[in-house]
Amino acid sequence: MSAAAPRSPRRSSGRPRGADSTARREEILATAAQLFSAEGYRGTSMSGVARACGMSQTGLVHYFPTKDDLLQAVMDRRDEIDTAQVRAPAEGRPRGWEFLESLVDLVRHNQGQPGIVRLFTTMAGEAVDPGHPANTWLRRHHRVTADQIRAALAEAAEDGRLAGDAPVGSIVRTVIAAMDGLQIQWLSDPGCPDMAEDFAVLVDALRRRWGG
Amino acid sequence: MSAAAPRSPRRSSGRPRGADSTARREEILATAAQLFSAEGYRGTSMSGVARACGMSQTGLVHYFPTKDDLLQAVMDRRDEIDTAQVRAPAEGRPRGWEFLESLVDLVRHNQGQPGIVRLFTTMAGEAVDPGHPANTWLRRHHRVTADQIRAALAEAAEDGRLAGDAPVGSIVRTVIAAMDGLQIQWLSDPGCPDMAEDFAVLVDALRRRWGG
DNA sequence: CCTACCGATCGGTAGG
DNA sequence: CCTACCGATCGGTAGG
Repeated sequence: MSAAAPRSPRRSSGRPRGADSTARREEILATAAQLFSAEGYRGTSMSGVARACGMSQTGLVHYFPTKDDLLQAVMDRRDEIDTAQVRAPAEGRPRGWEFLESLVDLVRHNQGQPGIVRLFTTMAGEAVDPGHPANTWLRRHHRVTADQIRAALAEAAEDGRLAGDAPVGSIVRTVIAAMDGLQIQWLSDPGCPDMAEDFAVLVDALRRRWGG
Repeated sequence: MSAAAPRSPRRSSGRPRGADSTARREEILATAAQLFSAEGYRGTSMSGVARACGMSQTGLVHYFPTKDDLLQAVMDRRDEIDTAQVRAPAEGRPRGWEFLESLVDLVRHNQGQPGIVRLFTTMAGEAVDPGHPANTWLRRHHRVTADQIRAALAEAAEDGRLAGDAPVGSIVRTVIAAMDGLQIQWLSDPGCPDMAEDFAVLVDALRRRWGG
C-alpha cells in the first residue's frame, strides 16, 4: 500500500544474502536444542528460535514448517550424536557385561555435555504425556537403549556369565532408569557429585548379583 | 479505594455465594495439580486453572496471588501426602534395609496414583533448571528422601548389616534415581510393566552386595 | 516451480 | 469475587 515499497529488485531488496542452507539448518538445530533444553518444548517459541538465530520467524518456517518438525529434527540429531558415541569408542562394541560397564564411560562423557543432558531430561519430563509431540521420540530412545542392553545380557548368557533366573527385563529398565534419574539429580543440584561413579556402583551390584 | 466497594455485605450483591474458602483452596489445589501434571508449569495458565475450577482468574488470584504461590502450595501438599504414606504404614518406620524394602511398597502404591507420579515427573523435568520456580522444591524433595535412606543405612550399619566400605552416597543417589527413572518409563509407555518389581530387583542387588 | 527469506499481520491468550 | 482491561507475545500464514 505504501509508496515506500521497494521497487529496485536488482538491489538487496528481497533476501539479504544467499547464505548456505545446510549451514543455516545446522545453526538452527543447535540454537533450537539450546532453547528447548532451557525452556522446554512448550516454553520455546518459534519466534524465539528465529530471534536467537538472527533471522525472521518466517525465515525459520522456511526451514522447519512447524514447531513439531523442528523438534523432531533436533531430537533425531541428538540421537545420531549419541549413537555414534556409544558405538564408536571401540570399533566393535564391548561384549556382555563389558558393554554395561562401557555405559559408565558414556555417563562420564555426558558430564562434559550438560546441554545435551539437559535437553534429554527436559524433553523426557514433558514427553511422558502420550499426546506430547516428543513421546514417540522418548519411547524409541528408550527402546533402542533397552535393545542394546538386552543384547549385551544375551551375550553374557551365551558366555555363561548370567544366572539363568536373572530378571533381564527388570535389569534393563533399572539401568536405564538410573541413567535418567541420576541426570535429574545432577542437573538440579550444582553440588551433586560424579554421576558415573554412582552408576558404576549400580552396574557392579547387578553384575555381582546375576553375573556368572 | 473505590466508592463502588461492596457496602451491603448481607445481600447477594458482590460475590455470588459465600462459598467456604478452605474447601475452595482444596479444590484449587487438586485442580491445579491435575493441570500442572498434564501440561507442566509453563504449559499451565492461571486462567486455565480458574476455568477448570469454575471461577474467574481474578477470583483465583484472591487465593493465590501469583502462579508461583500456587505451584508452591501444590507441591507442598504433594509432599505432605507422600510423607504421610512413607511414615504411616507401620507406626514406627522400618529399620535398616527393611526401610529400603518398604520403598518397594511405596513404588507399588504410586502405581495406583498415576496423577501424582505424573505431577512429580513433569515438574522434575522442568525444575532441573536452577532458575525454575520449582527447583527449590525438587532439591528439598530429593534431600528429604536422601536423608531418610541415609538414616536407614546408618541403622543397618549399627546392626552390623552394612559393609564398612559401602559407598553410601552412591547407593542413596542410585535408589532415588531408579525411582525417578522408572516413573519416566512407566508413564511414557502404557505397556510398561510393574515398576515395583523392577525396583525390588535393584534393592535386592544392593543389599546382597553391601548388606551384612 | 525453486531457494531464501522479508515486513506485517491474523485471531486468540498469557499473567497480572 | 466481578468486569474491564494492559503490554506482549503465541504459532502460523499472507503476498512479494
